[in-house]
Amino acid sequence: MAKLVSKDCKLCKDKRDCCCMNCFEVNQTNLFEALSIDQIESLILDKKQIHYKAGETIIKQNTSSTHVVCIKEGFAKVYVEGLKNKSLILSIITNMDVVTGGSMFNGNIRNYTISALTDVTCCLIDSSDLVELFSKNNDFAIRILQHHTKQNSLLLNKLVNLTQKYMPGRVADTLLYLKNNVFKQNPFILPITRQDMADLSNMTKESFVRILHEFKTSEFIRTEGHTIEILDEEALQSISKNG
Amino acid sequence: MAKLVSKDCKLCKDKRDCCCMNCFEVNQTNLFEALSIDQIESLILDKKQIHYKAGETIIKQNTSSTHVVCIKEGFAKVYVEGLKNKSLILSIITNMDVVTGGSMFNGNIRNYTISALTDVTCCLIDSSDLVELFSKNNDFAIRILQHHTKQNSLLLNKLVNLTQKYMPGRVADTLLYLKNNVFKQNPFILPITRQDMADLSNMTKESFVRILHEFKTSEFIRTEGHTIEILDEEALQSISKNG
DNA sequence: GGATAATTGATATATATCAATTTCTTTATT
DNA sequence: AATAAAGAAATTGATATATATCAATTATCC
Repeated sequence: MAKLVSKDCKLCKDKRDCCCMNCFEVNQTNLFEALSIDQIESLILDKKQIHYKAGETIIKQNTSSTHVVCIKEGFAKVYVEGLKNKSLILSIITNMDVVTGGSMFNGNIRNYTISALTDVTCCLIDSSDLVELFSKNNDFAIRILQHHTKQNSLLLNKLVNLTQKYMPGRVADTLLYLKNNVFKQNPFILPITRQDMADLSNMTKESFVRILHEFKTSEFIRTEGHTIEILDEEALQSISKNG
Repeated sequence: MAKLVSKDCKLCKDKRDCCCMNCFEVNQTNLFEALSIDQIESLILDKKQIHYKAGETIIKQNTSSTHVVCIKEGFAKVYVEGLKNKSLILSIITNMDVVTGGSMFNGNIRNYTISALTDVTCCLIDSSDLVELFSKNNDFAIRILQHHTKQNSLLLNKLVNLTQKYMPGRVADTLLYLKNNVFKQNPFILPITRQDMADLSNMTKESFVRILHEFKTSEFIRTEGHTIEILDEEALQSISKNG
């Protein structure tokens, strides 16, 4: 099984003009861990890294595309362009996060948009290459299925959280998500706007700001511009569970 | 490729005490279409059909189970037991609908409950058998992945509909879903309560009833007890799209 | 210095909650 | 089998509340 660390790769790190096997650092999903070195090499043969500037669209909803996106550097948001010009942000991705098309095996029409929040470097892998490996390596196929079922669970969870919690619970969820799942450090600096945070929480930016203010006066959090520090995680957890 | 029609099977149809290969009628999902006759036989070897009475729980949320449920007869609801005793119904299943665990390849803890709305006859297939076939038959593996990605798209759609539409739009969605996806006939007789319909639409039963009443006076629908007839599908479609 | 984002306030509205009544379904009883 | 009794489900009304909308002000960033 491949175990590679991208730090060791000068080409990718310094020049940023290729996508070599070292891109597939061992990460949360372990999606590529089941691949042999040869298979990883075949996957990334001739692949180029792509650079996006902050604000650029990487994948556009309702568009046909066969690419699996693997973020190498920077932050991007995955969101649904819903009704009445409202956006619903599903996740903030970074590092070695992989987004396999929600419809990778179903006509390839994407049902979400991915856009860069900061400058982003990422690999675009053609999903037909994945399907080929999928046939050859059963462990890898199971990894992909696991990845999808995990995605499914997250969606189900989001469905309940967004439909059955009051605003304070949803804001607490968003704050905890950002701290524990995206930035993984405590005072964290947001590359996203209040509007984005509201879109993560399914509410208007005004409502989001008001609740953020309450959390501040209750000393659950401390904010300074785009920096947020969570002071009382217990309290937020409890508000999240509320009702 | 197997193409079997369950009507032809006396054992299953009359005695209802086995689960033979004919159970896997060609259906919407075509999940089993990629299997050879031999493979289907191996899958259902020694399997028994199970009978549930209306109200019984088939699969319980937060419980470990390795079964894939395949409904042979009757109606069941798939729902999440959410916060504050609220339920969110994800789908009404019937016929040859197959529910592969949202976590089939991820620890097997179910994140939804399935319970019988009417008396239900169904097959429970052990997912380890599926995984084995999964390795042997790549087409089948792809079918399963397609099934999952389709599930994913449906969830995403539900997420947007439930969070970004007003109540009339959600009620219209529920009515159209019942007519076109579940019962597939126009005056249809509901095996579910108003509470269930409300749980499908993410609102209280009182709110649901009020909007149903409005639709009735607008002559979009006609209701008589548990029978509902959709008179103006165009109108409902338009309300569904609203905003 | 002009645009964009963030905040605050006042108000409107969608939706839930609570309570009461009516209808329907199930169970029990003679 | 018929009917009464009990329970559950459906409906309707009055009210409370969560949340959005609109408008104005202040802060922040190229």
